[in-house]
Amino acid sequence: MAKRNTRELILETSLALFNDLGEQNVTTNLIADEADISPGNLYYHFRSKNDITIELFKRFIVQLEPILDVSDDSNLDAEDLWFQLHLSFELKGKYRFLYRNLTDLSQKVPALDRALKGLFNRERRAASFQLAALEKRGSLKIDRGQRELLLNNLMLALIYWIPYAEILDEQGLEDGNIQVRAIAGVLQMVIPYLASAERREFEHLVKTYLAHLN
Amino acid sequence: MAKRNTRELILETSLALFNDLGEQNVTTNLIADEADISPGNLYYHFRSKNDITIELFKRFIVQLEPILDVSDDSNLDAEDLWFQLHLSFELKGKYRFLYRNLTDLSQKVPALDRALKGLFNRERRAASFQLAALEKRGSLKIDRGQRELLLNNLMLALIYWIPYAEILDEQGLEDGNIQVRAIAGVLQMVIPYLASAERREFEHLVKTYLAHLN
DNA sequence: GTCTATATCTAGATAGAC
DNA sequence: GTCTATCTAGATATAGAC
Repeated sequence: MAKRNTRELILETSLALFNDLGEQNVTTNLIADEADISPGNLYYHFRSKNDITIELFKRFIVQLEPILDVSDDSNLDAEDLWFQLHLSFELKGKYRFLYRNLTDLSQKVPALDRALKGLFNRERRAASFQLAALEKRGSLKIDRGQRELLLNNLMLALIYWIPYAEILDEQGLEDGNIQVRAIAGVLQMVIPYLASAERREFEHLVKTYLAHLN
Repeated sequence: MAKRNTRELILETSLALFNDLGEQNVTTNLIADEADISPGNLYYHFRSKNDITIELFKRFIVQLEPILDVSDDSNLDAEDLWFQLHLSFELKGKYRFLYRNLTDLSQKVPALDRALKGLFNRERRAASFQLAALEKRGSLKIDRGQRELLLNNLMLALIYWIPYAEILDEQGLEDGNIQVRAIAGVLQMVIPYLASAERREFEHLVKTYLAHLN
């Protein structure tokens, strides 16, 4: 039994420490210590510290991709969209250490660099599909140039909302407050381009959720 | 003569290396090597590597603050606003290493943490003043809740546009292309709330600048 | 002010017994 | 699979001569 369990234990411990202290500030000795195993044991399960990071990143991707997997003819209403964004921000919160050091992460491990770019592409495409779905049913109107700029801005919010909240020492990653505000930020970018009915719907949704924050 | 010059040389060399490789991946030996001085000499001028980082950060702040220093009754037109944003993004590009590792930077040096929060506060207030100025002359209309959300989103763009462009391997920090696109992104967030005359003016400005990119 | 040489420390990683 | 002990490399920082 031990093998699988120890490996999992190392990964869980690493994730918690990386999120708390930043990947760069966590040593393999600290991980071993915190997991109550020996450093040697850690290296029996992972060939290097980078391997731990890569494995965590893989798990993040595996969980995020199905959330992003929106087909061209998706037809989500406001509530669905909210729910989907919530899932994605929740996951990003769980693996938030990844989003704090994107450049360093990319520089250090070439495999991560490619994976990250692929991920961002898919996320952008997912957002684009959602806009397209809204356009198709006449809920949204935006010209092509502005659409690209909007997508850039959406990506900024999707990627950086959580690290931004962290810097400001905002509490609420555990209870979901941060996530709610992140989603509100994302939706707020789209709201101005919505037709009046949908606009009211989205505005109402945002207001309602924000009102329930502590 | 030597004292002042060597100190400057160290700072310039450090800045270039930090921007290229990331602060964490630059050793004091590398700085000394690149600057053609000895490691010992470097430590004659700076007591620690952190001191170099702090000094660079101070210089960044000293240059950024006058740009952000917008009084309550400012009355910038679209071109002025563009110019102001350009100055700020240009400076942020010069010191872009700071924006890649905000969390780590804050964690490592408490003094930087306070300074950073202060800076963000001032930047947010500056943005708020600009919105207020537009509102005062009837160019902009937005309700209070949405205003806060918009300010959050503006902050995201102001802080993270450059690191975002870096991850995507976008070229053009030197020739100003990145800056232009960052500004376009920022203005695009405001455009939907503008009255029609100003809206056309801003849209025209954005289109014109973007059209001149390589 | 600047150099060379080196001290100190700590991180990642390995060896080999159990 | 797990441990203890240890190697090695490299980074920050200092000492002391010039």
